[in-house]
Amino acid sequence: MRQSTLFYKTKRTVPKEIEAISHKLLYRGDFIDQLASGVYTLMPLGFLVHKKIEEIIREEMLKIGAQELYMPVMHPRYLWEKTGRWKTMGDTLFKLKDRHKKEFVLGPTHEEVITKIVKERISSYKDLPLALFQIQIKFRNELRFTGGLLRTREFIMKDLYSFHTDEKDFRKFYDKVIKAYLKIFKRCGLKPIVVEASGEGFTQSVTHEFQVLTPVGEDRIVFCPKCQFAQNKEIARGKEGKKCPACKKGILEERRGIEIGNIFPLGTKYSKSFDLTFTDKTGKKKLVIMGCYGIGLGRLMAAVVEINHDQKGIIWPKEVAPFLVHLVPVEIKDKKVYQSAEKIYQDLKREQIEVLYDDRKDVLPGEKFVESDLLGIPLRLIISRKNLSKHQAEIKKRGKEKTEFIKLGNIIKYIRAYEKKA
RNA sequence: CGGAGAGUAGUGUAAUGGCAGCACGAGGCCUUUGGGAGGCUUUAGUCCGGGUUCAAAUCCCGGCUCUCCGACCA
Repeated sequence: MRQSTLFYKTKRTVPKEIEAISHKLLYRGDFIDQLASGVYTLMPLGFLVHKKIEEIIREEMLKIGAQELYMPVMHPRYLWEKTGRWKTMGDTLFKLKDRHKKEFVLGPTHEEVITKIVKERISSYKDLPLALFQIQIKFRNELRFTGGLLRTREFIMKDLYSFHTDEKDFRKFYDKVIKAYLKIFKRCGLKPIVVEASGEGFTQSVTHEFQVLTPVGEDRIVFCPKCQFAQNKEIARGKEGKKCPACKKGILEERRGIEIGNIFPLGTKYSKSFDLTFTDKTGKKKLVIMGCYGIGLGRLMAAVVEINHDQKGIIWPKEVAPFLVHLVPVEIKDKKVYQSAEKIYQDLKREQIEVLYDDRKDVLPGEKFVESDLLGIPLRLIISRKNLSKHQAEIKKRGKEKTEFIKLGNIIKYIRAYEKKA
């Protein structure tokens, strides 16, 4: 992509009410645009990152055998009456009426819809287990929205639902999801801790949250630095300062975290409401055991920035970066510089390397570098007269001080090697 | 939803009942090309509605919006 044609506009200043670092940097880099409180546009740069995250999640979901589908945003009222959540979720639901006065909910989650779908298609233990997911928009009319993408009222979420014959099979899958989640987050440059939390109306049993520890986090967690034991403060009342119950060594500390994902054992709550049953080997009818598993993509994106940045801007982990390479020629008005920059750009494109090419002619090097730091593309490839006279280019990894010089002929090789490195 | 605060140009601010001003930004032209450069120039604002007044950014009433804390949540 040529930077001269990329639709973006970085900003030098930030309105004083923006506080969260991720919000500041995503705003300044023009990754997002605010439309209303808790409602954001993903600008072209932001959408590139969002799509990277989406693809990572999709890959890992498919790997554990889940199948992707796409459910509607509009849900008829009767489905939500069936589970009682039309009332219990109350004002969290965005409700609307069609011209015939039929009522609908803008889906905040899809247990109702998925259970309805699955009920009409399974009947035997032979149909189970089953795992279905979607990556789709959710609407939640929460009480408050803050921190840019950290909490919005309209957000894209990956929601996975699983269906099992018994508790043991469910647990097996549940553990598989935990591993898949950790892999997803790792690929996004995050190392969340797995925190025990209460089910909150969804379920009686303990659930698990994936929390990224950071001071800006909204959730309070009691955490053992020795063994990583962690509980959400809702269930760990008054345990901070005491000995860790798991390893008996560490002293529990209170930390703040951003919840980037959670997993719920649903038990038979929804299968009961919809009479979702199967016949087992002995011909007996039984309720299906369910689980649900969510990741908020925008929040995940914000969390990535909260963890991966410095004074100058974002440092995107390579798998979620909008581009892998930022090709920055300085003195681009010099014919030689221009020609080799153009050639390198074409070479990289031919190799399908994602490259942002700063082909702007009237921008000073300093401004190019400052903007490049802000946008946070992992590899910066600098072309200049000085370097060209030695038949080399300069490479700088975002977030590292060191610069390396490589021969022009070795650029592709270098990038390929970098791509592969874990 | 409870509490707190704020709305003047894209951003930050000034004008306390009497000419809406400044800085940065943004746009244009020229110069400049290794860390947001310089010169010239252009642009843009009192959140909305009502009221008081000779006169309202300023006072009063109503609305809308945004931010923060609590609560809720991916």
